Amino acid sequence: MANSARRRVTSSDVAREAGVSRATVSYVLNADPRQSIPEHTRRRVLEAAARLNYLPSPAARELARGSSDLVLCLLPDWPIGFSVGRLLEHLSRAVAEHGLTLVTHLASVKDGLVQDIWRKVAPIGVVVMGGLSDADRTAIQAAGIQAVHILDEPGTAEHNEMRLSQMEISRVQVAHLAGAGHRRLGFAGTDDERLAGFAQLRLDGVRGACEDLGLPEPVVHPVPLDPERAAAAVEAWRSRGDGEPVTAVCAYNDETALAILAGLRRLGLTAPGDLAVIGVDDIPSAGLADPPLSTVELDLEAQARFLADEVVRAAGGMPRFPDVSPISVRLIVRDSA
Amino acid sequence: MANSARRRVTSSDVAREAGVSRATVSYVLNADPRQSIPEHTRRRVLEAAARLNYLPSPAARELARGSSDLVLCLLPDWPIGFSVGRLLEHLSRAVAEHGLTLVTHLASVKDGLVQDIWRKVAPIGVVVMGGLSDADRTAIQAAGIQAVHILDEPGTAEHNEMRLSQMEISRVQVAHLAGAGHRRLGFAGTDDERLAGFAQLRLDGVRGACEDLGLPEPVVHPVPLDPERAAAAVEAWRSRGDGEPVTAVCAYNDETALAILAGLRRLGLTAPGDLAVIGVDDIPSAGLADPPLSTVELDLEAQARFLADEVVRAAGGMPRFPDVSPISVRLIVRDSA
DNA sequence: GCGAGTCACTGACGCGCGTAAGTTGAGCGA
DNA sequence: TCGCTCAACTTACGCGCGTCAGTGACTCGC
Repeated sequence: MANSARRRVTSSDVAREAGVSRATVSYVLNADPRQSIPEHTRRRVLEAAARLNYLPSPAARELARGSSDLVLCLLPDWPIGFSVGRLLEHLSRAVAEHGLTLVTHLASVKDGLVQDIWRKVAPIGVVVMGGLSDADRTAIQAAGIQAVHILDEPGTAEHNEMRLSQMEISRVQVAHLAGAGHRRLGFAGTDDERLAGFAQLRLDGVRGACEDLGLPEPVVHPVPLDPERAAAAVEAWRSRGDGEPVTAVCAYNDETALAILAGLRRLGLTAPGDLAVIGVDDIPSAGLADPPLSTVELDLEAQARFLADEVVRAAGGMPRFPDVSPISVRLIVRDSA
Repeated sequence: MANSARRRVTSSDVAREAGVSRATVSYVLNADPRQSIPEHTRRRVLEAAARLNYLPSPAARELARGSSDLVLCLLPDWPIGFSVGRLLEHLSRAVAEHGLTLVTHLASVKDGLVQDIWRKVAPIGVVVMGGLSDADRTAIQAAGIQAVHILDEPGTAEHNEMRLSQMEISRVQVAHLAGAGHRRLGFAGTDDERLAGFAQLRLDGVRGACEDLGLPEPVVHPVPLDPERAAAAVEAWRSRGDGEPVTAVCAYNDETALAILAGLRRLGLTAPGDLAVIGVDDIPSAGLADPPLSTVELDLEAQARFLADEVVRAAGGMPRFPDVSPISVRLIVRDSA
């Protein structure tokens, strides 16, 4: 319908249409409280804007104001699963409640594309989901952009906002298994390098929880998402020569737990009788497995809200909360443990 | 380390530091081919920029040039699954190959937040994953932004880039089941409204494929992601009074297929003997199910590349390809069908 | 009737950048 | 020696907006 190559509608056009100055237009559209504008002209401006289908240029606005309304979420190139998606959804909503907009970028670390994102968007804050190189990290800092790091490898990040939640997840897993009488626990990690740091965080939690409860060190095996190779891990756990065999394992996520279940099946065994299994995330497939998977679920909405508050806070130059985050973990007991 | 409230480094700073004019700086940094700049000054500018840690302001650049380097991907609020994540990953890479940057926004339709995104980012093109209201659609068009629609309900979108791929998926499902001797097929839809249009697209494909192969109309039942209720659907398929009972079903995605498997289990039945089941997506859980799920996988990388080409093409004012997309579907035969 | 004080509005500047349109000086042939 | 070309710059404008410092027209109290 409209000529796509036509000049864009600017606030001057609106001003002319409404018979006022450009400044007035700006005051009206931004509802500047320091100006008193009679309803009469206010309406005229608004109507003119609507009539011309005026959309302010974000670039010009940003240039003039000196800051954008964007919050950038940097995602590493791990497989995006159910939880990440849901966290993003909540984060988007939470950020919107602050009058800001969340945009997400998949940062393929190995491609070295992360850096370029700074030349394209100028967010007031960044939420980093992990997987950032040190160079990128310092680049962000150097650009004066406030960043909130989550799920990073322990030790590398200055702030690691969700570490405590991650610990709590493991604690709940272990507590449930211990409550069922298990003493010798296993931990199922991943063979996916991209997820290694993440799994490590969970392992640390399990280690700590075992220690707190006076249980022996958890026995760690990576579990590939393949029935055959998962079966090998299962056998390794069950047939430990030294000391008591492992009777229950904490998987670092539901898919890994599902793989263990598949491994058990391949050996003609079942959970929880032969080996109890508990996952993390409560992905849809968890409740559909055989046996239905017991798991632990994080309150992602609360986490998202917390993260949003943190970025806004940091962007506003306000002090961060200390290294605590709202811990809300739900244990979902089904049949596998 | 650095004072966070300090003035930002501009190209004037670089110019001063390098002892040249601002224009020269711009020419050097943008490698303008129409200017001849001796290596000597080129180096001076580059070094000055590096020394001052200069980052050009995206806003100013965009304002001056009239367009940004961003491509926006609009995601509806459906549960983000494995495939969407992977498609995004490939899309990000494919867009980057055009020198552009992909950012993603979760558009919660019901919150009415979609519109606001235009005030924040000004992409040169948009990839819409579906779930957009008509108002939003026209708003995009009115803003003169080129959009590429995928996975939208048939009939609503002008261009629906992936429709043919979606059809092809269903065709492969049906062909496999028919090849195994099944004649009366079922189709498992969803009870999630957000996914309804999506599932409808698949159903249309299955209908068409059945027709082409001379099979009777598929019998449609929604399958909730809950073993109990999925079992009800299974019983409905198996005990059809009229005509022959359904012996195989196409699920609109893997999770739904997994639910059917769980429903069968609850009834003491198994696939494929009592009811063959085939899914779509090949999510990690599919291979870990009991029995391992047969499924159909789309070549997401090729799709992503196609979509990226389309947006760039559209943004450049070039004609679109006709309503075809590269069809590359892989059948993964495991045990469930 | 007149200065002080609103009210409603406008003019003009600057944000940081790309780039068209000069300007300068060196090199070169006639 | 003079004019001409061309490399190597610089100057200046404009992108669309926010916003400060006015400015003229009106009250209002005395």
